Amino acid sequence: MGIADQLAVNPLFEGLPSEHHQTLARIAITRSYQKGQMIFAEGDEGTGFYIIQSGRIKVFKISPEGKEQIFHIFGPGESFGEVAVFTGQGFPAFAEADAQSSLLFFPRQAFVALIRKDSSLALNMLAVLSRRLQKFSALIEDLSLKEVPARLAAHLLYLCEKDLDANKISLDISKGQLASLLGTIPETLSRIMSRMSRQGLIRMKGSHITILDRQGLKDIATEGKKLT
Amino acid sequence: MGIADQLAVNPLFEGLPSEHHQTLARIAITRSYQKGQMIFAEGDEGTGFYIIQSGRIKVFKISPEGKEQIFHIFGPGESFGEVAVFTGQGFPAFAEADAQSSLLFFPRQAFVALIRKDSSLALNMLAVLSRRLQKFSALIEDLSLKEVPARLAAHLLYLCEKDLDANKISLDISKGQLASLLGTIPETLSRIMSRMSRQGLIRMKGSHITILDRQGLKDIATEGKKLT
DNA sequence: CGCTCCGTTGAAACGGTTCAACCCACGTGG
DNA sequence: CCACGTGGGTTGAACCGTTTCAACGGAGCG
Repeated sequence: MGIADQLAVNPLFEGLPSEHHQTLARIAITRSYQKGQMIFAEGDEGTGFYIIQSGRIKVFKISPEGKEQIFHIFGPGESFGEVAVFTGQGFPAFAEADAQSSLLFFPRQAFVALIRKDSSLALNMLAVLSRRLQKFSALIEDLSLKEVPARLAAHLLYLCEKDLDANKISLDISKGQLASLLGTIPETLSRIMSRMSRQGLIRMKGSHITILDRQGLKDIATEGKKLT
Repeated sequence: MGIADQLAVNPLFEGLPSEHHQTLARIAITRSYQKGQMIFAEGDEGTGFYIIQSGRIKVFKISPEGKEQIFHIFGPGESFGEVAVFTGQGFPAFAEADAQSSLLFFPRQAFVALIRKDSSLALNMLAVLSRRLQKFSALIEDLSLKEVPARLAAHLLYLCEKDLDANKISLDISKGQLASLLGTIPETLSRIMSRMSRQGLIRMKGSHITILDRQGLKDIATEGKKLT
């Protein structure tokens, strides 16, 4: 499948005339990264943004003491780094390949020129950024208003919806990473998960989790019930 | 000053040809709100967005137990509610007048039509949303990575920069609201502020705060130093 | 005056982190 | 083939920052 065809099914570019996909494919640059390799650092100049062809990218911040908060883990078809393109300031966070990854890089200048010409592209971009903003709102809400069990419950339900559901989840990230994504540490996560198992809400076998009591998890996610 | 003139100096619309300002002024609807009056609720359909002419608007979420987290307090010239316009989903949070306020309302349909015609407007909008996204990143970072003293120190320094600086700040919101903005409660805020005074970092008289030791605050904001 | 609202202060309770020990699966090299 | 080291995950105990609950003080106002 050519690059233009990939772009045609991306939320950012869907609905655009196909000659645009050609143009976009022309300005895109393919880049490969090893697991653990950094893509950009906080403060780096935002010279463009990325779309993921394959692999997985971790976007995160680091506190002075070295603690890391994962903002998001992006997979194939998703884009990141757009913000810096439009603010003209540096990247607001770090990005690192979480697995061997292949990315498409869109240089800022060329992309802005394109957007200037086609307002549908601009509207798509606005939609993507708006949705990201909503995600961030939810994350802020969770971090400040909810405690860890609620965040974990919500996340498990989310995973099982977006995945092929059926109450079976296979964690594709390490539990340490999941902890950071939830804004906590591995020890706490481990304790809470074992409490959830003990109460018959979930079953845990390695990185495979089965949801046994969906309603129970929902109650905890909304903090209507407490996890004893 | 006419509405079109106000729009011309707004970040969203600056740099646009002045006939656009006329058009925008025509589709805008003026609305007034009393202090405490709700502008929209979380989940309400996003039929348009707002720009503040005068007054102050509080955007926040509420947890099931009634705790509120303020996301942002907007003042004259700022806009809010744009996200729902582009996602097509409901508003992600509540908005309420924090003082007698006059707003300009831009209906969704008309505005999108305008954006479709003029890509500079789209680019301005992208810049505004991107900057908001950066703000959110910072808030997430603060909430998850830093403790309350650091958040407070950072906020004080921020206020004193954006205001007429000179180390003097007059809190234009109540301390209870400031607490919610920082993701904490009035009691905790009070204790931390009195500790800061005791250490000679700030002086406090009612809602007037003087920064005495800027460097000291910076050290605490970056968590390089602790507040004893 | 007495009411309410906001801010402050204290003591106790709680959720989460830290530190340390430990287990286990896995890969490596002797 | 087994000893060894390594890294992820788990568990326990002490610790710490924040919240909770309760009481109190002062400012503003009918």
